[in-house]
Amino acid sequence: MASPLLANLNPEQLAAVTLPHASALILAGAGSGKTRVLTTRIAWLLGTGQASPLSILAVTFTNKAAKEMLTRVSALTPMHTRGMWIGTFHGLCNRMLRAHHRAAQLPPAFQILDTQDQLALIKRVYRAHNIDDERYPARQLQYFIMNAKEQGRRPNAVEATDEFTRRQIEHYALYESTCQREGAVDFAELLLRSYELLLAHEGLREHYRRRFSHLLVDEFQDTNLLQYQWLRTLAGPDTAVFAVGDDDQSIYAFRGANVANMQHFEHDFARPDRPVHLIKLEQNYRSHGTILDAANALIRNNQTRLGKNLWTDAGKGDPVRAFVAPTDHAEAAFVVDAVKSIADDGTPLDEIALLYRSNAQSRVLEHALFNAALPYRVYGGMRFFERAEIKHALAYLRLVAMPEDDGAMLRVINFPPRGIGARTLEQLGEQSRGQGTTLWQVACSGALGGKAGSAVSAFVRLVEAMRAATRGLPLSEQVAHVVEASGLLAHYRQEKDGQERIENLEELVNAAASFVREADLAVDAPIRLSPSEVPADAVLALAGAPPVEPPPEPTAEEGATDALTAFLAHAALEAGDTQAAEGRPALQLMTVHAAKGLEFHTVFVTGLEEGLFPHENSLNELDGVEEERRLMYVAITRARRKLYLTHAQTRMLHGQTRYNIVSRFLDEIPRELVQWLSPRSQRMSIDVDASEWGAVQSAPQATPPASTWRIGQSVRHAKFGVGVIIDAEGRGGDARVQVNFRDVGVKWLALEYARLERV
DNA sequence: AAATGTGGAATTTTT
DNA sequence: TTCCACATTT
Repeated sequence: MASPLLANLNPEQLAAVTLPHASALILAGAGSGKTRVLTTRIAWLLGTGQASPLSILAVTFTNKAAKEMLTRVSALTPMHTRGMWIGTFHGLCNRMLRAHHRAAQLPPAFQILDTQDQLALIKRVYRAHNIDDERYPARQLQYFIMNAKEQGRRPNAVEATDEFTRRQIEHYALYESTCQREGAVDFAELLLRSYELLLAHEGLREHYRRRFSHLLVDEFQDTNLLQYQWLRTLAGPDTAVFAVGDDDQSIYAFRGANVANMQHFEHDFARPDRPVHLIKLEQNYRSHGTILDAANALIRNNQTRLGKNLWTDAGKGDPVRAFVAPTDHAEAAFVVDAVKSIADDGTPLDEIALLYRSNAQSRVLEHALFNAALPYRVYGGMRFFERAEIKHALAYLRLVAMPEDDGAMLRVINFPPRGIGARTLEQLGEQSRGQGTTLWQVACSGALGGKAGSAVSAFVRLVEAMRAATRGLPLSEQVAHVVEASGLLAHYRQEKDGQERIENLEELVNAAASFVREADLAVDAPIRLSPSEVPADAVLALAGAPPVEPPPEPTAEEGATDALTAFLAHAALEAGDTQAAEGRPALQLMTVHAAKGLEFHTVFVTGLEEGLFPHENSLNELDGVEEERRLMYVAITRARRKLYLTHAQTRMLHGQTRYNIVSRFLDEIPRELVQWLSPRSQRMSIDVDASEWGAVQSAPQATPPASTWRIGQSVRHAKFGVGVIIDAEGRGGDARVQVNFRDVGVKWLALEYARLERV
């Protein structure tokens, strides 16, 4: 069968795309065309009539990946992609919870808390219950709660091994009841609530199991335990789960990703007579051979792998270039020079990436680029929907949609300032605690007298006026109205640095307009369940949960609030770009993590130093170095044509000069693949003014410079291994140097006896 | 309510 | 060193 859809697929890709109806694990190496396989599989299922758009659920981790998938599927099939469930785990769970909010015991306009909002809510809980932030840091509780939820555990299911944990569990429970009262749902809760919904409601579960005959999962190695269980629950006996992932690119263990899911998949998703298919995609279409050889050689040092070797028929290409600089500034200068000449040869700047392990490293690079007048773009930092002025505007919108939202109330009740101070807030808080109601209800009751009371009443009237004025308006006009009527615009107009914030608020109005234009606002048709299908005793693990009712048809009233509610969810789920993309092409600066999934003509991996990459903190973590090595693997495999690896012998970190030896990862790349660009002498010692760096001599003045030891020199000791000289004292026969060894730490050594060898 | 000071921490991060 | 959160001052 000559199908253009399947043309140009290699045998493994073709096999994956056309697998029969059973679950499959596709081990897809970097650059092996995994997105193509995933999207072609969907198009093939649709095209052959094995699936309808309604029966497909495809899940990714990022909105970007989801959008890309939707775009590519749409291009591959004439069928309508509307109604298809393609999205992030959080996005799909949100969709499910909105459709069944009553069964999930949530208000129709439930609010999604982002990380900031969650921390603020925890601090609010702390204040309300006089919990000591010193002893139980809010951040730590936030981490604890996330962790528990990602294990699928409610407070009553977390084991209290010690007093501290017992208290944290208490705080977790308080947090949860506050969320429930205010109709707030954090990121992990979206997953957990959706999971519990499926577990508790057999009717719903069966409905979705019958509906989705195909589940497709991208970046499967990044799934956490809860996501895995969610998938398992959604997958019925006849569901085919198509999971694509690469264990060598698992770099998110620190945030709960569980590579073991890949190992368990084969067992957990097998069905009687239908074992799980395993396919490896190892042909790489991205990089030249030498780059792949380097990546393969590096990753071979990891013990725990499923095993995979990338290859290409693209030819060897350039060697990997390596450079050792005496300082971080010299490293940056080298990068700038190299970038200039590569750009002069015709490579567009946005095809060149500067990667680093930690964000702090961008400073020095940026400085050098700025002085060289090279345009660049740094990824990371504040995202659009995280900005304070945007959060303020959203808080007003949240109050319009759902006034029970205490978080939103506290955020803007006195912003812009309207004379409601700490004292008044204290009173409001006390009353709401006493009555077990929300701040809004207290504010409405008029229980506060005097000047404070009238200011509060004025605020209530303001919000109610907003609600009345925006009713029935198109979303962007609602936003525009709120931004103006709240006094935010007026406030920022008076502020001297307010111009940018005003522009952002105007951008928010645009964002609302394009959201309405682009977003698929189609409400999922309500699922009709006869009451008998919903077990009356199905109760989520929530205290005081009301009895469950079948999901009702959305009423006209609910439909009217939909656009705003959907936009608020969108704002929480998709934080937006770090900054608006500039017109002209610019160098791309980002962490290695941020580079995952991207590719560039030329890649610089900077800061290849022990302690930085691999990061020192990872050395104490279980499998920490292996994860760092996978990170390096990701960095290398981003490059199509040119790969530069650089190292600085000294680097300013936390205001102190640090002396580092070259990263083990550089050593793990076979020598014959590497072309050294730094002069030999520079690799031998620090090529700077001796007086500044405190040179010491182990022998009389007459000896040649070869016997001069300098701070920063990398050395090898017969017993202690490799290290770097970080201090020195004495002269001649008394000379001693302090060496920071990679494996055994810092030691003072007498030069006369130590028999140090230059590296 | 804004302005200024102080102490502590400083991988990686999407939703 | 630099950034942030939080506390104190004005």
